[in-house]
Amino acid sequence: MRLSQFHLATVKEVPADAEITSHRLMLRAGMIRKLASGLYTWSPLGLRVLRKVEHVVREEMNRAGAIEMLMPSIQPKELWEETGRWQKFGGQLLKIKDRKQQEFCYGPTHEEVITDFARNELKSYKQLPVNFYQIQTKFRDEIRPRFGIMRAREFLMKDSYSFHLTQESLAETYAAMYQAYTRIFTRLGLTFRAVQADTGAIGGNASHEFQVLADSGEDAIAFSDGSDYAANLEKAEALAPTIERPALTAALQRVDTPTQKTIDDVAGYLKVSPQQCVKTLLLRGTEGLVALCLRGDHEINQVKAGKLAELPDEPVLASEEEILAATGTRPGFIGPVGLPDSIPVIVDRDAAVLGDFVCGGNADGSHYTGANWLRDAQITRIADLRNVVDGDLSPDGHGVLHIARGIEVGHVFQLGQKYAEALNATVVDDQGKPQLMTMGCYGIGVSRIVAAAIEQRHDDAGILWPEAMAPWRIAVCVINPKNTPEVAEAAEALYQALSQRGIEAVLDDRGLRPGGMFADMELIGIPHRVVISERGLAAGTLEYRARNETESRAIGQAELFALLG
RNA sequence: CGGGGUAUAGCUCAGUCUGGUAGAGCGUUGCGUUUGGGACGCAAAAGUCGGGGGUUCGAAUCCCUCUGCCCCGACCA
Repeated sequence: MRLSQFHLATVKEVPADAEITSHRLMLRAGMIRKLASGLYTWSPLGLRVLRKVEHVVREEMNRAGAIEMLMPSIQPKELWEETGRWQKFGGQLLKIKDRKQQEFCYGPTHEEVITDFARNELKSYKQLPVNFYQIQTKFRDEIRPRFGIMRAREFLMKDSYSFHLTQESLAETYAAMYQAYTRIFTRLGLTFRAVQADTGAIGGNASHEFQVLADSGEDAIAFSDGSDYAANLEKAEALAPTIERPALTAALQRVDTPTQKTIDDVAGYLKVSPQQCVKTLLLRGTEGLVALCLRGDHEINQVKAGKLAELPDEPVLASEEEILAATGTRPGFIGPVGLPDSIPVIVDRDAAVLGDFVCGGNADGSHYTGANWLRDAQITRIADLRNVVDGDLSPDGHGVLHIARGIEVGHVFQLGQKYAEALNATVVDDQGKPQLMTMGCYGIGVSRIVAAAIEQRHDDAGILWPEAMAPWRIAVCVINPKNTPEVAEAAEALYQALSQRGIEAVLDDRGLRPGGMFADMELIGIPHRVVISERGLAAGTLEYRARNETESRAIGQAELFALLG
């Protein structure tokens, strides 16, 4: 590509509210322009990068035996009513009407459409297993789009859906997809982890998220330093402590804490550590209120709480009025001691081994010290309720957990029969009897990968693309071509030679001053650069510099070609 | 959905408190001088100050209202 024939649109200034690096750099490099909240136009430069990601994804999906197809982005309401998700998907579902007032949605995902396709197309177990995929624009009406392309409303996704007669067959394809994803993210030059994920309300047997590690990531993941265990924070199990509950030594004593409502305030006021306190949360259960007790320095894990039989899938805190009615006190002073018998007390594993602890007094402005389980407060059940923290033992028994931030770029999921059942997608088995198909689904956030890569690979000057994602692999910069025809000719010749070898090169023939040219090429992250100038021609060598190096070096043309493989 | 901001030239922003004929930098156009890390000079084009309503002799500025966008929070296969 000759830059004089391209539309490069770098800018120096970027809105003050573009907060994260990838958003700022994508705007500065002119890769994207915002059209409306969560909607972005991909410029020619941005699209080149997006296509590179697509290319790798497509190659590896094909290699893994998946078959590409394309489904409509607009989907009819009726299909979504069959699975119950027209209502259940909630506000993220963008609903639209056509001129006949027929209702549709802009697809946020394609389980309904693919399962409808499958039930019509697949008739025999001999057609299974099969794995269909597409690379398609999706729309989710996010409550709060942010971070540019990272959490946009419209985005590009690769989604695939596999169909099986047996769970074993599903497990095989799942493993193949796991491998394919590993290859994809490795080829894209990303530092990532596959982490165990919660299977959520859908159920299913297994799920992994592929997380690109970056401090700006929205997800927290826990990983072991002594094994390959990794899980997202929602899923990671907090093991039962190995210590026994200490023998009680203190008497239960009520103390005044007139204004101290938070654990930090209470602990500071009473001069004890938060670890010696028990925090009690009252939630709306399926039958009346439920108390959850955690150690003061720990945080509740909502997913784990949602799995308790006493609580709904998505638990919510009780209101102040409900708490007042049930306990006679307000949030901040609730404790397990002296709660009404009707309220089950579910205690986290770590809170359950505390002795002589501090807890709320169930009366405004008071707490207990010297509280002990069994003597002073009953335990209905002990459960894992908390988020793991840095330093916890790994659940697989090897090593210690650490917490990192990640950007979710891929997700593999053993769906099971939920959609096949709702849409009655069956094939006949070898006995001639209809069987529900079992499904897997596998997603990759293609557009999000572009932003994730920048989060991971940038410096003060701009983006450092991995080779596989770079819009061009090498930039040929020409200095003062107008003054010296030989320089222009040499640059043109090198550009032609690179192109003939199939090396994607960009010739910067815009006639800019050197500073502007270098700054642009660094900003847009071209991995290799060669400068052609009078000075270099005289020396008979090429002036080469890699994007991640700070010094140029003189090399011959043969060496350059070898370098670019 | 709750809370807080914000909307002025192509872009990034001043100006609003204290009402009086619209500003800067960058970018763009033309001419000239320049040419190894975002050059300089001269000249020029460019805004219904988000929309509507009101107050006033006079509104970017004050009041009402609508809309867009952003931030924090809750939410997120």
